[in-house]
Amino acid sequence: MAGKTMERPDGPEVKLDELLCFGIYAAGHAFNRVYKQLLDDLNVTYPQYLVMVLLWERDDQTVGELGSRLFLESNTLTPLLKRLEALGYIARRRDPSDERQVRISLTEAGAALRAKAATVPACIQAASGLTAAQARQLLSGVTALRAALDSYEPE
Amino acid sequence: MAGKTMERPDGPEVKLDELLCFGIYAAGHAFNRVYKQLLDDLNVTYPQYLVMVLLWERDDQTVGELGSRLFLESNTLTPLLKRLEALGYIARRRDPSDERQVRISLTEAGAALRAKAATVPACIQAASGLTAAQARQLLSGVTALRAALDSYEPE
DNA sequence: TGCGATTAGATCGTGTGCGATATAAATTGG
DNA sequence: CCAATTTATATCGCACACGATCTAATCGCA
Repeated sequence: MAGKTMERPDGPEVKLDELLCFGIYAAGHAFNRVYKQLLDDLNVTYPQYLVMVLLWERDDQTVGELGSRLFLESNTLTPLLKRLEALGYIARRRDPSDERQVRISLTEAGAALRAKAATVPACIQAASGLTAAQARQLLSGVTALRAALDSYEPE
Repeated sequence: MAGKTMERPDGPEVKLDELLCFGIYAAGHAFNRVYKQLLDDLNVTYPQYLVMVLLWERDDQTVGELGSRLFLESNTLTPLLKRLEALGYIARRRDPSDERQVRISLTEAGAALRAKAATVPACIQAASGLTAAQARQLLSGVTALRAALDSYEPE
């Protein structure tokens, strides 16, 4: 018998610091704050940087393609992309073969930004305090977690 | 020689799916989406839920105490707390012994909410697809990461 | 062929996060 | 004891996220 004896005013005793969700949430903010310092030079925010990373990987993608990689919808991406366009880093134009789609492509300034951003990954790695192997392992854990959460449907 | 031969248009070849920051970022959003379904019944958002968790841990804390636990400042917390107050879950009043501080306490409805939220942790655990041990291990990794990022200052 | 259904983006409203700044209360050093 | 500084919170502006809804273009199929 025994085990956890009555200490249950109402629900299970949830402790903030034992919640994985909070660890992820707080780590996300911490990353954002470090990135902000590094990205201020480039005049882009962290989500904008992620879009640029995708375009540096492969130029000329639709809003939907970018969204499926980032797990974001057009309601988030459209304004963000308009800001990148206003900054002169990308161009947005309707695909002539399917006018529903908007294709995003790098401008010259957007392509050139890649060089200026070249030092960012090393700074982030240093700030993370992790070896490449540790980072890979943690990434594999959070990626599996994300996949499980994404596929969760209550019944 | 060789090794990585020239494949360097400009910077290091950053791939979105190899970025730990992005894994964390996306996992955070995924958590948020799962929580949203569970918390809609309670009429609170995920950050509001975190505040409630802290108050269920210990009632009557100042804005600053809550902020230091959540790594948030008053510019984020003040409006959030006002919404919780408008919902009737908390009360905000100035500390008579130091009028600069605002003490946050649970109302009866706020204390009662704990029972309604009792099923949330188990749902989240199920959605995460992780055993308790796996979750603990991942949490320890992201917590160390957050600590490293928090202490990073590019001189 | 034509019309209803689907698809791709855009728009709107709400709620965070956070930098910058404001305000008011407490503390401190001369 | 009081002016200068520090501390606690609030306010403002901007940029995400995301649910809900809208519009326009394409598709499916009778």
